[in-house]
Amino acid sequence: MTMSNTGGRRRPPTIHDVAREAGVSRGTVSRVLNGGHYVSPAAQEAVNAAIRRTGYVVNRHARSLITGRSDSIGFLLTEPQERFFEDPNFNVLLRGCTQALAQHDIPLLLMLAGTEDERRRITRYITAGHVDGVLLVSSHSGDPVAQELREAGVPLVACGKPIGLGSKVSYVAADDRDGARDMVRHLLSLGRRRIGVVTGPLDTPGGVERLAGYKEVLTEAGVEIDERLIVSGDYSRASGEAGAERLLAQAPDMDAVFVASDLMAQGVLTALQRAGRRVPQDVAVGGFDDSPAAVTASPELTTIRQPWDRISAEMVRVLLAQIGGEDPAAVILPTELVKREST
Amino acid sequence: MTMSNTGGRRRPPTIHDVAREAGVSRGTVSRVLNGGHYVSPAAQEAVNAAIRRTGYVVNRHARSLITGRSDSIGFLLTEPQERFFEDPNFNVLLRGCTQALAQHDIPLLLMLAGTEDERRRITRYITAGHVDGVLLVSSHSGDPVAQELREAGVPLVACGKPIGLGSKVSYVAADDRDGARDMVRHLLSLGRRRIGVVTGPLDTPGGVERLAGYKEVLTEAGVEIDERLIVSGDYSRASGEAGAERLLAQAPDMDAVFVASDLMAQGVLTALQRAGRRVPQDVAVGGFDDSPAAVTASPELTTIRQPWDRISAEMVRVLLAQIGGEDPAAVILPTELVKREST
DNA sequence: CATGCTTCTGTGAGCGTTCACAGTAGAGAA
DNA sequence: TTCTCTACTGTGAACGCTCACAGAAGCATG
Repeated sequence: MTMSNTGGRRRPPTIHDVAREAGVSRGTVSRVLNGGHYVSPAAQEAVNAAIRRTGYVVNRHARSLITGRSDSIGFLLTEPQERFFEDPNFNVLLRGCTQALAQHDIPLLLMLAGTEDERRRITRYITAGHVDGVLLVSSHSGDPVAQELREAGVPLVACGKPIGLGSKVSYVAADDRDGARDMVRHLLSLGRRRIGVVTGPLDTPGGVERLAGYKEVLTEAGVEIDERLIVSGDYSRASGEAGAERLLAQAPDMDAVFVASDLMAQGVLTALQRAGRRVPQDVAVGGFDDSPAAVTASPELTTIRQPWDRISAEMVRVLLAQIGGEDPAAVILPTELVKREST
Repeated sequence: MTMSNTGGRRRPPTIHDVAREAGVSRGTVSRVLNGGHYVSPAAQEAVNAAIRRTGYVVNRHARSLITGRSDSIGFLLTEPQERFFEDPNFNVLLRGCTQALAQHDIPLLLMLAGTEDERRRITRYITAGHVDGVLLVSSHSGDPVAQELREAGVPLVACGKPIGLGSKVSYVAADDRDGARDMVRHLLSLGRRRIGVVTGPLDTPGGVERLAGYKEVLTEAGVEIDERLIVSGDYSRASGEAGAERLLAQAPDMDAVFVASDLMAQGVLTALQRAGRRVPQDVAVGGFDDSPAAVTASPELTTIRQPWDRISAEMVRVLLAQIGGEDPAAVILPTELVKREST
């Protein structure tokens, strides 16, 4: 029966209560709380016991008030929210970041900046120091929010390479180019030579890189690049369908397609089947993302898996390092070829 | 050119700076910040101008330290995270809550309590007063976390009716029973009489209610309840497939199925097509949820839409009311029948 | 003229921490 | 002995805000 517990209900114990309980001063308790340097083993032990007995939990507001740190970080999603929220990978990313941060006992604030108003409010919120750093998921290259945050000196890690921003912004991305290379090499290994491609939007790094990987491998293999085999889409299912139709019209002898996203690949499958081409016998199809759609498609889609779990872990690691004073860093993670029925 | 800006870089303006700038006292600025009661229009104006000029943003830590409120709320997901994260409705819910809270300038903390460890940590975090209230998404009925939080007096709103908890816990749910009734009535209106059902798990309110609605409508319509037409699933696609096979075996004359989730309904479609039954000519199929899968299914699925956007908005409203001192409340929202090709 | 009421304003205290600093004790070196 | 150094401990500030209170001013009422 400790005094501090039997007395008044309600108000949680403070560092003062713990100090009294342990027979030491506030300072000593604080030192134990923050790493325990310059604390005698006896005091250490007494404080820990007192903490356990009182059920003390540090008041983060009081701490933040004086340290200036908030010990929380923001997960910022800018622009077209629907698209990200519909993307199953986004969930993995969000969950991964939350869990990685939880291990450091850091809460994650979810921030959605869809409208101009929200953008302003959130930028203000962040620059006011309410979070120590930001995990940024932005479709836009050269996002104005990112720009502002960078200028305000807020530690920032982007998911995917942000183009348009200065080089001094951290990011973690999958190796799009290498993933594309793997897929095209795989298609070549099946004996296909007339390989089409439906690219992503060419104003995004992903779109550009995947196309680059495609071209590189063909060139290395001595296969001529035929512009009639290249069409671009916008990652939507419909654009995949349209793209495949254009390819069939421009290059009827096509025997494989590398599609820069699984969603588009689904559209491609639809278009091919409608045109009477069998997959994979007549035309092999390779996707990108390894989204859940890849397995529900028929035939099941061969695709490139992006390591979303690792991406989230790395984003958190890099961000925390940056908050700790390290320089911005870029991390590129390897992708993986997942073979299924469509090739 | 204000003094406060030209001087030292870095440190953000405080309420003191604003007071000096506006020629009033801290107290007056504080009053303006908190509703502006008992403030003369002149002072009001001066303070607002000063705030704008200095770019002042309130320091929430200092405020929280004294008010005891944190002005932030938690979005708590307990137990099997994967399932929720894969459910597209979950995204709508999360997004809706975030946005609704943003309108009140309240940040949302994402909290995932998957493991026992995380559970403990998060419960501690919450009961330490780091959030003012919790939006709970729990699959489990009688969730231990919910129980603990309730006992600690933390304002709480659950998504879906929690069973096992006392009646004094707030929740917001779709009207499962009424949704089921609508669907079965719809099937009846098509002239179907041998209507099967694949229920959800019968230890969840949703599962129970949807089955109850089914039975009610049939009874009202004078159609006999045939136990051979009732099988239960677990919301998974596979269980839908298995359920349909069982139904076909037990009641080959079945001319319609009400399936308690879209995912299961997809399985049902697969099984029916494999058995050579045409949908909707031979067997009409009705789902539940209106998930994106409903439109990608072929034929497109007639289903019951749950008003997730409204659910999230109501959850936030009820929670804020409860934080403001109101009593717990239960809100049941109407569903909507969405007719597509499968009926 | 005192009294009360309402509206408005400034002031000190204090929320629970951390931080800088001062101070103590003990060990070892001069 | 005295001095220095290290390991440890306690004590006042702050941090930036809100709250309670005291008071001032204006106006109507007794």
